[in-house]
Amino acid sequence: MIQTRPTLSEMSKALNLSISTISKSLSDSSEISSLTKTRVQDFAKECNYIPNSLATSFLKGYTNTIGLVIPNILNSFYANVLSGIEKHLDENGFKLITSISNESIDKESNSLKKMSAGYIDGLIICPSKEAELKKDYNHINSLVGQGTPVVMFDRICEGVNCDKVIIDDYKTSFETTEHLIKEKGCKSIIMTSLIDSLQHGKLRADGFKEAMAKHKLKNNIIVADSIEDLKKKIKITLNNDSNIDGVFGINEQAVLQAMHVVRDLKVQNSKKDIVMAGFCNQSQADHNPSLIVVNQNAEKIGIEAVKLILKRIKKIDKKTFFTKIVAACFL
Amino acid sequence: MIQTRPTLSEMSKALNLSISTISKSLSDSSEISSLTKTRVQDFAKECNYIPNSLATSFLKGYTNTIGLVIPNILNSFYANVLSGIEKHLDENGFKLITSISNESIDKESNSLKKMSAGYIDGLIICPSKEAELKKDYNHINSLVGQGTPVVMFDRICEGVNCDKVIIDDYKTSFETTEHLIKEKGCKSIIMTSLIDSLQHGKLRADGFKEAMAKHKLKNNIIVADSIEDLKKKIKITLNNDSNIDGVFGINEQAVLQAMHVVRDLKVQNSKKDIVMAGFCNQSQADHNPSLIVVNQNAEKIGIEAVKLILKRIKKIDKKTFFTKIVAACFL
DNA sequence: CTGAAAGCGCTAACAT
DNA sequence: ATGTTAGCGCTTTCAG
Repeated sequence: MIQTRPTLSEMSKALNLSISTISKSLSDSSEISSLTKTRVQDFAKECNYIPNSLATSFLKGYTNTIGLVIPNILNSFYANVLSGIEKHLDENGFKLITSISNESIDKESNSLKKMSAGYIDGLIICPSKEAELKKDYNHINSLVGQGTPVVMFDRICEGVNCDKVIIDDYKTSFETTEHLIKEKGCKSIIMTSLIDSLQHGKLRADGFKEAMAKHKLKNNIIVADSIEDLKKKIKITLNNDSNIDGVFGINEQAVLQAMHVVRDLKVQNSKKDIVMAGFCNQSQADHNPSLIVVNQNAEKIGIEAVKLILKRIKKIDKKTFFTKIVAACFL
Repeated sequence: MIQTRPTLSEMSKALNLSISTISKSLSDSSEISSLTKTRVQDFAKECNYIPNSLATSFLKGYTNTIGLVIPNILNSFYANVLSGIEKHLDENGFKLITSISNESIDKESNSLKKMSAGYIDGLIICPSKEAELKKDYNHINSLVGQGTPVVMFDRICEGVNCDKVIIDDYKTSFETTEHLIKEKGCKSIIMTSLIDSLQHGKLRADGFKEAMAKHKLKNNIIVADSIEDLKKKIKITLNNDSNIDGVFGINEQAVLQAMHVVRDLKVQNSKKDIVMAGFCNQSQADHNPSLIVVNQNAEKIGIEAVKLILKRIKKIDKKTFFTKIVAACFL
C-alpha cells in the first residue's frame, strides 16, 4: 500500500511493471494488453492515484491556465466579464488566475510578472486607469514580446500588438441619446460622467454631443472626478434649470448619483418625470424600473475575449491582430 | 544572442560556465565570485532571462497558488470576499485561481479536480447550495484527504475537517432585531428570507425569533424560494397589516425586494415610515440612506481565510482545526 | 570558487 | 506487449 500521493514510479514497483507501461495503461494506450490495463487502472484507483498535473504542464510547456487582470471586482461590469470568462474557460478545460489591479499600474505590473514565466498560456486584461493615463504599457508589451497571447478589453490602446474586444462606445452613446430625443421626446438632456479622462469616456461623450448636435439641441455635460463632487454638480444643475427632461449617465456611478438626485427632487417637490438612461448593470434597473439601461453585454465581452485567446493559443503564427466590437444595446 | 526565452543551459553555453554556476549567480549565492556574478546577471538581463517558474514549482513541490471556489461573483458579498482574498494573497506573494460554482455541485467538483493535483497549495471554498442541501462534501473531503489545506467560509458544515471562517449569524441577527426594537421603537417587525433552507439562513431566523420572543413581540416571518414569490408575499402582508413598522431582511435580495415594496407603498399612499434593516452590501444603502445595513465584513472574512490557509500551509502538522468567527456589525 | 550529476513526475521516441 | 531512456528547467548536494 502506498502512502500520500502515489507516483507512476511507486506504482510501477508495486506492480512489477515499468513506468512507461503504467503511463500507457492509464492513458488507455492500444499498445498495452487489456489485461494489464485493467490491472493497472484498478490499482491506480485503489491507491487514489492522481496525476501530478504540474509535472505534465512542465513537460508539455503549457498549463491550460489563463490569466485575467481587471481593475476592480466590485464594479458589476467587471464581475460580469469575469463571470463570462470563467464559464467559457471552464467549458474548454481551462483554469483562471485572477488579479485585481485596483487601478494601480504597480499591482498590475507585478501580477503580470508573477503570472508569466510559464504559469499562464495567455492573458486577458483590462488595463488600469493609471496605465491608460500614463500610456505606459511596457509591462503588457513585455508579455507580448515573450510570445504570450494577450487579449485586451474595454479600455484598449494603440501600441500593444494584441487582439482586442470593445463595445462600440461612440455608436451606443449616439443611439441612446437619439432614443431619448426621438422616442422619449427629450429636449434638454444632461450627460453625466466620472470617466471623462478615459478613452471610452471621451468616445461616449462624443456620441452624446453628436446626437445632440444632429437634432440641434444644446448639450449639457457634467463631469467630475469624485462621486460627491458629481452629485453636487448635478444637484445644482437640476435646481437651476427646470427644463431638463433627460439624464444620460455614461458610467455606472454617474447614473446612480443622478438617479439619487432626481429621486430626492421628486420627493421634495413632486417634479415632473425626468427620463433616465445610462451605462450600468441591469440589476440597477431593479431600483428604478423606468431607467433605460445601456447593457454593455459584459458577459459577451468575456466570452469573446476567451474565444480570441483560445484561437490565438492554438495557432500562434498569425501576426495580424483582430479587434472584436461587441454591440451594446439598451433595454 | 539567444532567441525566445533563454534557459540556464543556453546561457551557460553562451558564457562558458556550468549551469549550476549560472543558477547560483542569479540567486546571488556567496559561493560565486562577485566578478562572475555580475557577468552572469548582466548577461541574463541583456537577453531577458525569466526563470521558468513552472519548473521551480515542479521541483519544489509547491506553486504559491491558492484556489478559490465561490457560488457566484455577481453577489457583492462574494465579490468583496474575493477582493479581500486577492489583495491579501498578493501581498504574500501568492496567486489566485478562481472558480465560480453557480451553486452547482458538478461544477464545484470538477473545479476541485482541475485545481488539485499539484496546481494549488491550498483551497478556500464556500460550498454550493446544492452541496449544502445534499450534504455532499466528498469532493472537498477528497482534497482534504490528499493533504491539501482547505478553508471553508460563510456556508460551513460539519463533516469536513478543515479551518473555517464564519460570521456569527445568530448573534448578529439577534442584535439587529433588538436594535430595531430598542433603538428604533419597532413593535411589529417582519423578517424576510430567501435562504430559509440554508444553515446560516436558519441561524439568522433563530436570532430574529429569539429577540422578538425576549421582548414579547409576535414574530412574523416571510420566506420564499423565488424573488417574485417573496415580493408578492411581502406586498400582501404589508397591505393587510398597517401596524407593521419594521422589516428585517436576512439576505441581500430579501432586503432589496422588501425595499421596493415599501417604496411603492410610500409613493402610492404616503404611508408612515417603515424602518428597514438587513444583511446586504453597503452600496445598497446608497439607494436608501435610511436602510440599516448589516455589514458582513466580507473583506475581513476573505483576509481571515487567507491568514488561516497560509498558516496551515506553513505547518501542516497541526491536526486540530480552527473556526474563526468574524463579528458582523450594523452601520 | 566552479562544475558534475541527480532528480522532481511525466511522456514519448525508441528499443526489445 | 512491455521496457529503456532521454529530457522538460531548475535547485542542490557533492566533488574538485
